[in-house]
Amino acid sequence: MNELKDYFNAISKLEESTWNKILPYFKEDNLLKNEYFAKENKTARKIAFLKTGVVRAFFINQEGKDYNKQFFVGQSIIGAYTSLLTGNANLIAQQALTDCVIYSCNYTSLTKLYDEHPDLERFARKIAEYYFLEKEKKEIEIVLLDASQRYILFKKEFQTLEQLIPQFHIASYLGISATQLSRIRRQFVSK
Amino acid sequence: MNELKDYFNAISKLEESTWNKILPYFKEDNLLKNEYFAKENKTARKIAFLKTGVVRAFFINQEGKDYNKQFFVGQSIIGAYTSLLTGNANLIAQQALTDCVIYSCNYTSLTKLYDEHPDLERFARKIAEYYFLEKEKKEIEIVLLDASQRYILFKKEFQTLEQLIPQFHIASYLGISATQLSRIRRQFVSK
DNA sequence: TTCACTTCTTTACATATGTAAATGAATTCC
DNA sequence: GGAATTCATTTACATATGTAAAGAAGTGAA
Repeated sequence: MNELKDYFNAISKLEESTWNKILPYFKEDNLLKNEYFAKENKTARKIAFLKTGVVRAFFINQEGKDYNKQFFVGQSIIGAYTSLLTGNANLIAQQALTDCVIYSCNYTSLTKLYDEHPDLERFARKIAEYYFLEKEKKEIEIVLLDASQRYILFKKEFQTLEQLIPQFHIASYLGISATQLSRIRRQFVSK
Repeated sequence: MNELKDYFNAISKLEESTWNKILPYFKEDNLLKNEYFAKENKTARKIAFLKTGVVRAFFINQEGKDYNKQFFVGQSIIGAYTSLLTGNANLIAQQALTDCVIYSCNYTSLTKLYDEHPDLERFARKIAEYYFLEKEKKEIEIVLLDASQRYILFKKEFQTLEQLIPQFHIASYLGISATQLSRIRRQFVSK
């Protein structure tokens, strides 16, 4: 669990007494390719540290088409955050795109400790703020950049990912059709 | 300042000792129509409680076109949140669309109190979480709904606003041109 | 090796929406 | 009250991008 500890401490340092409380809650687990970590229409209960592998967050419109909202690669935190915060049914599923290793934990086990461990609540604040920043960044990108520019950005941000997952998932992430992504890629090749 | 106190306490109750510390930081102020609360390319320093009036958050692309990201109406909290959190220059300006009354406060004066007042840090966590939820809600709406549906939603969410501000601001908020909004409005009239 | 399946690219076509410009309506200002 | 300004609507046109379908290429399994 050292990766988890280092990753969390880098966000906001937790005291050893806090670690002693929370570490036992985390259980190592595997997600097989295509397996779901968070399902649609269920209330989410778990949060996890993604040690290795790729997970996508996506949702589905009325016609059954899915939209990739986010990719999680390598070390990061996964979990249906909105559902965890509100207790409402989850709209945004999270699915493994490769085999993954995770350390999974019940979310309310952590929130119950906020009163006694302000450092953990501080951690939660930083996470929320960070998530907000990420979202605003993406919001601006979508308006300010066209699909080709966003594709370039995607390649920079997720260097390894283009080889690991199908193009149509990337197209969905960029908010365009696979056809359109193919057109964009052709332009780059010919240049 | 009672409105401020009630508004804040409804988000996350603060102790009287905390209120005694923070209330003196807030100063009543006015924003005239078209005046800026947060400017582009400056580091934001202030947060404020918007008591009355309408404020828009927007950004500008390379061609000088502006995009309305958000409207704040009546009682709400304003401030260039991303800039406050990161200390980076602000990308998203905030401008009064009507005359406003605000209670304004230096942001770091508050963050400095987190150590001694965990209830204030809890408040900050709730705010960040709430902002995140709002953003995710809008993110889903943009993908799942077309412009007409988003227009209906806008009217529900901001009942009074349609009369108060020009249509082109609403179009910009919906992510469409004023021409397109006009076409959509025509459809509703003819039905 | 061969078959089946998945993925990517390409083509043809339809269409939603943007831009630019003109007109008309409403509002503001002196 | 008249002029100037701002705003909304409409028209004509261009174009980016989606959909659907077909074919090519690659991959994996038996």
